[in-house]
Amino acid sequence: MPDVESQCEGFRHAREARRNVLIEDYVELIDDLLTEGQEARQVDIADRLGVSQPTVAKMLVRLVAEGFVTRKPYRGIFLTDAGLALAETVRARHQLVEEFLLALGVDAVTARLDAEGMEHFVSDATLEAFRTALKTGVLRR
Amino acid sequence: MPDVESQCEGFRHAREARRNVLIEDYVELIDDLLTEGQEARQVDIADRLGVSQPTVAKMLVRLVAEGFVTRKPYRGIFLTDAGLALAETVRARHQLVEEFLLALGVDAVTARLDAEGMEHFVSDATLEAFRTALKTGVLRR
DNA sequence: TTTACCTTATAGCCTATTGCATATTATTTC
DNA sequence: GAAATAATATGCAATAGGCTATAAGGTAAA
Ligand SMILES: [Mn+2]
Ligand SMILES: [Mn+2]
Ligand SMILES: [Mn+2]
Ligand SMILES: [Mn+2]
Repeated sequence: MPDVESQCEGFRHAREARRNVLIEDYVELIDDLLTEGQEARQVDIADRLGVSQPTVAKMLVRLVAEGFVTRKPYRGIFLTDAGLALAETVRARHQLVEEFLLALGVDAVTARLDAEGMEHFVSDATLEAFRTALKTGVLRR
Repeated sequence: MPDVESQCEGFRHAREARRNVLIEDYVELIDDLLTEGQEARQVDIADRLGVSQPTVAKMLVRLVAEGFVTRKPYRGIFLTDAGLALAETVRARHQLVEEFLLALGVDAVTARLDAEGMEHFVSDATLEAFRTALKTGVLRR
């Protein structure tokens, strides 16, 4: 077993990351919806996430409070500069994680499912290792 | 963007996995403590997880309710057969994820931190892909 | 055996995430 | 412009996961 401090640090780190999971998923999704259809409404977000509309409404209050989105009443949700920046970072990370799994030989459905969860816990350093492995082609089979 | 059903399934899957994160970490940790020192007390668990003792007490109620642990008053926590089985599965998965990151060239500290979060979202299929990549040595640098 | 220490239990409070049911408000359509 | 439809807001409730402070119960040393 690792020493108490190291292990404790690991658990704290993971708990911290868990607090950002929803924010990251929402912001990425909103950006996708805006890019694809010019609008992101609560009902669409709810459908995509598989939660109820009131659940989305509540989370949007938090996203506004944290400065990631703005809202035009009955006109949908929009990203602030901070929101857009976060969306781009998060999407790039998500895509890289999924691509990496695919390159490893994981089937497409599993890669999609696993990436949706894993992405939030992959650090920049690990992401860089994924990128390198993809680039050098060592994973091709 | 993926179709609504697929994306929704991914988010649901990840939410489901999130509900097991704590259970998995607790059971793995309790097993480690029992193996190493013959006892797992609330205070030790709390120290290792970086949470308070009352927080552990509350979670233990849940772990007992879900059939993973039993308790001897003032004598610590013990694993049921189900708890032991879960612990073994979870530990093997955790170790494999961490080993895989290390083999990819990720530094030890980062590998430890990332693995603590990622492990809970890695499916058996992906785990098998990790195992294969490790075995065939394609990741060695 | 009595005190000191260790461990666990409890009470009370908080934030985060989710749900259901229903009301309200805006937009569209006829 | 009124009715139908779509979208959002709100109230109420539940579960999960944290915390601090304090009480209480066991163990073990003196
Ligand atoms: Mn994502
Ligand atoms: Mn995700
Ligand atoms: Mn673990
Ligand atoms: Mn973990």
